[in-house]
Amino acid sequence: MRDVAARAGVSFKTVSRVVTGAGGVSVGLTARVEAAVSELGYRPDDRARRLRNTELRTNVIGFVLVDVANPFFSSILRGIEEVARKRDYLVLSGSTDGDPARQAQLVSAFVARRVDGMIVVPSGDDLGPLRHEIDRGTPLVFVDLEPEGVSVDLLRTDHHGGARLATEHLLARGHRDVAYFGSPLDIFSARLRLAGFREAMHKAGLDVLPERVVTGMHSPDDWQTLIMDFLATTPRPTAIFTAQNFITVGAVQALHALGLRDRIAQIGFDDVELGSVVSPGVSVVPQDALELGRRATEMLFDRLEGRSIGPIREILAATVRERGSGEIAPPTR
Amino acid sequence: MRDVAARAGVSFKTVSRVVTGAGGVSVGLTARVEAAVSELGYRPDDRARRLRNTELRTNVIGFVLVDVANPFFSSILRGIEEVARKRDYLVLSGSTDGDPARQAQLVSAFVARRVDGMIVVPSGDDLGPLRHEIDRGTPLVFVDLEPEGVSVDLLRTDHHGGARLATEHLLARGHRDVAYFGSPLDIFSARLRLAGFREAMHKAGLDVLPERVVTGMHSPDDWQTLIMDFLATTPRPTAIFTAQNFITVGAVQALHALGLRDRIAQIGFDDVELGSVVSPGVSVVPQDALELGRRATEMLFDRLEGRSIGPIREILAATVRERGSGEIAPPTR
DNA sequence: TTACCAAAAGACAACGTTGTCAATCGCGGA
DNA sequence: TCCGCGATTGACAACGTTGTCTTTTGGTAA
Repeated sequence: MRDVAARAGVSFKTVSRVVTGAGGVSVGLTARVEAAVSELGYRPDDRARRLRNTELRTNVIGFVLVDVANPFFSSILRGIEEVARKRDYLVLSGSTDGDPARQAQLVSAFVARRVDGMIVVPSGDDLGPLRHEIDRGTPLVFVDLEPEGVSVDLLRTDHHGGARLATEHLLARGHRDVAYFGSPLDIFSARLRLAGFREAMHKAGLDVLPERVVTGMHSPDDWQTLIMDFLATTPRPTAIFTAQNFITVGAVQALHALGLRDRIAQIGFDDVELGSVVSPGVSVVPQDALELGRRATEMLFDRLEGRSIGPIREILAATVRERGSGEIAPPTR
Repeated sequence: MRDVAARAGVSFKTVSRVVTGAGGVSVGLTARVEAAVSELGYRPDDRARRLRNTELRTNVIGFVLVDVANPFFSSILRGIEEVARKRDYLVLSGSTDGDPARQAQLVSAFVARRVDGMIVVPSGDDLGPLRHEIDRGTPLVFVDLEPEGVSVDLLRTDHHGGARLATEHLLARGHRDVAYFGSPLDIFSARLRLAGFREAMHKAGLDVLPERVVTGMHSPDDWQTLIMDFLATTPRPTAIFTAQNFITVGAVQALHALGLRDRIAQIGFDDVELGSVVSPGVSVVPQDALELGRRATEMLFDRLEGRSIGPIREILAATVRERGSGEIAPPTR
């Protein structure tokens, strides 16, 4: 700015007035300053601008998620972006891969850069530096986690109910031996989904044997081999519930590879891209990730702009989308 | 920081020394300051810190892309994140939806926030404010676009060659009537892919009729209905080339819905999630998006840290991945 | 011509940090 | 007891902006 002022032969305050469009600068000087600005390629430094006026926000929100490469999360990000953009906000995002240490790093980095608020899909139970931010009243929306003992805005799908519905869907077709494949249990939603599965089984008077519950964090390809190995063991379950989108994909691949796609029923949590095209279609309990992102961001701005009072807690219902795989009946022997 | 200093009964400079770990502070004071820091929940303000020391970078890179909800781009983002994280960088990202005006906004917002560098998947030919940044030497890596008349780092897949290969793949099976479905031609890579398609057709002595080339920016569902409508017109092509992942998904859905999946050959550009599971498998020319992101970021850091001299230009070869749909022969009449 | 007034331009401080240099402290040796 | 020295600590300026207040300019009415 000093360089521009020198070149235009004015004080730097005048340059400030011109670039902010504050007015009160004569036409002649305005033109001189603008010429100097474009000659020097000057761009005001937003950080300094916002530093001066503490009430001015950074217009950046942080999004902590598990993995951007997962279409579920990238759709949430897209929803966040859409709403943020309307208010001239940018989005910083980072993947934790479910690692609480990484989450702590990300949150600290976001706070150090003074994001105006954060949307967090938490990993693990350890809130870490988030606890500080909650206490301090930083605008914060949790997506998917039910934090214990803290009052904070929350938005999530009804994992428990959705998983229960999915399981009941299979049981209603007569299945008695259902295997569960899910994410590691340090992920909150994974616990809820497993709990929903267990509840449905117990209500039907069925025990859940330990070897019928498989959890782990893997890529679709890993899940494929893992499930193929699993199905090589006898006795096979007559139906499987795959409680996350990558797992669903891996399972579809496994069932197709083994030629079992028409013999073992499958239902998944989260929708998958070509779920309606494979044969049979993949029955799922879908989540509307885009909407999850949009809504979370609206909640965040409500908080930021002081519109919400107590903590808001929104839980979106989930229903089964039938496509074929979940409606396969057990073998009549 | 002043509050902390007051609480600990020291000057704010001493607080600075403690929080930066600069040393030279006695044990007693260090303890007092640390106590005050945690009592007040103080976090240093990175912006002010970096403002003071101009040589200090913001440790933020910007990523301008077309649409994060598209798995191709979100995988690039994931690759960027991985490499950035190793160097303690954060990533600001934004979707343009192919709109040059939106791209200009994003670039300006990134520059105003003083990102240390940008990775850009450009929309349209108008570089807009990017031109300024190129002139000024801002570290910049273009992914997918071949900017004309500017010297800048570039990384992309060989769209032209890949599209040519895909088309030749169909022609080698005896197809003579191939339809092309692609993204709008203001997207650089879309032009290259169409050109590759044309070249292969011309080499084989075939004309490309205008009605055999369909372009547009749509969701998979829109592409499905569009392609279903297209195929309702006679004469039908014997093969189709879907030059982008969403289009491929829509086309697979359309072919399945019309019962034509075994009669019309299809090959796509970009891989699709369940491409190996549908029947027939979807033959594609895949791009390794994760690697594209990683490599682009490495190029950016090379530039940032002054390791590269002239502009680097890397073009990744593309090959056909056969899965069935691209190997369907034309009807023998 | 002069006084007056609004508009335009500038001077200065401040935002939250850190680098630089000066001031203070405590302790050992003369 | 006093000096000198290294180790601590503090005062001040600066990073690039904008808010506030003051000064200057130019024009108008008496």
